[in-house]
Amino acid sequence: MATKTFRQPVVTVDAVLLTIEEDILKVLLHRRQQDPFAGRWALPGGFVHPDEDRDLPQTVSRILRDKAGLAGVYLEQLRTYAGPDRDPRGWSVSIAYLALVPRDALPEELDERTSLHPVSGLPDLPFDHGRQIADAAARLRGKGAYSSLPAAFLPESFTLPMLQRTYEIVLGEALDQSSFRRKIADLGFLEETGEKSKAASARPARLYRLTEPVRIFNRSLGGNQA
Amino acid sequence: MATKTFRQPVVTVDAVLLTIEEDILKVLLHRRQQDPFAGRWALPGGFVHPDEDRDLPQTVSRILRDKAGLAGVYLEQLRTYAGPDRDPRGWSVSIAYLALVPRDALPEELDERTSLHPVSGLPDLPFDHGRQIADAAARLRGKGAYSSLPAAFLPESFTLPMLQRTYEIVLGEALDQSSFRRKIADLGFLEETGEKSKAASARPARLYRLTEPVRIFNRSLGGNQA
DNA sequence: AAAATAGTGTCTGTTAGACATTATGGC
DNA sequence: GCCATAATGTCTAACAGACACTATTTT
Repeated sequence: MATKTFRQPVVTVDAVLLTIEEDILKVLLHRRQQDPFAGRWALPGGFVHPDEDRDLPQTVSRILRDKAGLAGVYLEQLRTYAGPDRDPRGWSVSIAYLALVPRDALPEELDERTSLHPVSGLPDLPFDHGRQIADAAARLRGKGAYSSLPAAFLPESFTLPMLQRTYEIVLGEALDQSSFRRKIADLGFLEETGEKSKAASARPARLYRLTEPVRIFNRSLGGNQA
Repeated sequence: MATKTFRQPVVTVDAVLLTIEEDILKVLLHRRQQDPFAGRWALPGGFVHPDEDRDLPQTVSRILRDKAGLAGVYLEQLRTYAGPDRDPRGWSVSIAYLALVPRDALPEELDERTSLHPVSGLPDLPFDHGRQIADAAARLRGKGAYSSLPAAFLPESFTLPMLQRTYEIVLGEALDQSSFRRKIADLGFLEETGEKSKAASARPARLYRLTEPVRIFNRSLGGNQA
C-alpha cells in the first residue's frame, strides 16, 4: 500500500492498558494482524465506527473487548497524537486512552497474539506507541501520588500492605508504613469490609474497599520527585 | 445543510485562549461566520489542513493568527472531545488546545468579530464549548498551583507583586505575601533583570524574568482546595 | 514627614519521615 | 512459645500560614 495523503486525517484510538503482574508494571501489547507493521507488537487500537460507537470510551472498550477479552476497566483519556509522519499512510490522528486493570481482570492465559510486557525495557514499537506508553506511565506516576488511582490495579477488596506495595510500584520508591497509613486514614477513602485476608500469612491483614471510584487528593502520598 | 453521518469523523481543533484583563480571567470568543451556528459567539476553531499543517499546534497557531492576529503564545493540548451529538453535522472529533497569553500580546483593539469574555458568567455556547472552557479553567487552576504557568499571563519582565496577583487570580484566593515570596525564592525559577518597575508607584518594585519556559513544582503555591 | 507600596523577620501549629514498639495469628 | 507479618506510637525537622515589622520611593 502506497503512501497517501488524506483530505481529512484518519482517526483512530489507541489503548495503553497497564496492569501489575508479579510486582511489575506491564503494558498489554497485541500483534498486528494487518499492514502497516503487520506482525509487529503494538498497542491495541482501531478505527472509530461512527455507526456503532456513542463516544470514544466506547470505541476503546469495543477494541479491548475484541482484542483482549476484557470488561469493566478504569479508562481515562490520555492525549491525542497527530501529524503527517506517525502513520505511513499519511496525516493521522490518534486519541490515546489510559486503561488500568487488576491482573485478574484479564484472561489467565493470554492468546499468542497478546502479551503483557514490562513497561521498562520495551522493544521498539511502531507509530508513536513508545512515546504513548511513556506518557501513560508518566501520567500514572504523577497522578498516582495525588489520588487513589493505583487502587485500580487491585481487586475490589484488598489489604493495606497490598495497597502500599501498589503505590510503591507506581511511584517507584519505598514508602514509610506509618506515614502511609496515617495519610490513608486521614483521607478516608477506604472502609473496612470486616473480613481478613485469606492469603497464608503470619498475621492476616484486614480487608478494605474503596468508598468511591477515584479520589483526587491535595496532599501527596510520596513520590515528590524532588 | 442537512444532518449527515460520516464514515469517518470530521476532525477540527478548538482554541481556548485565556488571558487576564483588568484582573479578570477572560476567554477569547469569535463570532461564527458560517453554519452551523453562524452569528453565534464560539471558540475559535477550524479544520486541520493536512497539506499545510505539520502538526496540531501549527493548526491552532494558524487559526489564532487568522482569527485573532496573534503570535507566540503558550500552547498546551487540553483534551479531545468527540461524539455523534456535539456537532449537528454528525460524528465529530475536536482536539482542544489551551492557550495563555498576556493581554498585550493581543491587538489593543479587537475587531467586532472578536471579544474577550469573563470566564465566569458566559452565555450559552454552541457545541461543547462551554464545557471546554470549564475544563480549561480547571486545568489552569490545578496546574497553576504547581507550576510557573500563571507567568504566561505576564510580559517578559514583571514584578513580584504582579506575579502574586496573577497567581491569586488563577487560584481564586488571596495568598500570603511572605510565604509566596519564600516559595518563589526557594523554587528559583526567576532571575532579577536589575531594573525596577516604571509604573507610577510609591515604591517601584524590582523586575524579574523567568529562567525557563514553564516549571512544574512538587510543592504548591496555594490553592489546595481542601 | 506622611503615605503608600515593597520587602523581611518571627512565631506557631501542622505534617511528613524515621524508627521503635506493640499486637495478632500460624505453626 | 516462637516467628512473621500487621498495626500503632513517639520523636524530630521541615514548612506553611499568620502577622508584625522594616525599607524605599513619591508627593
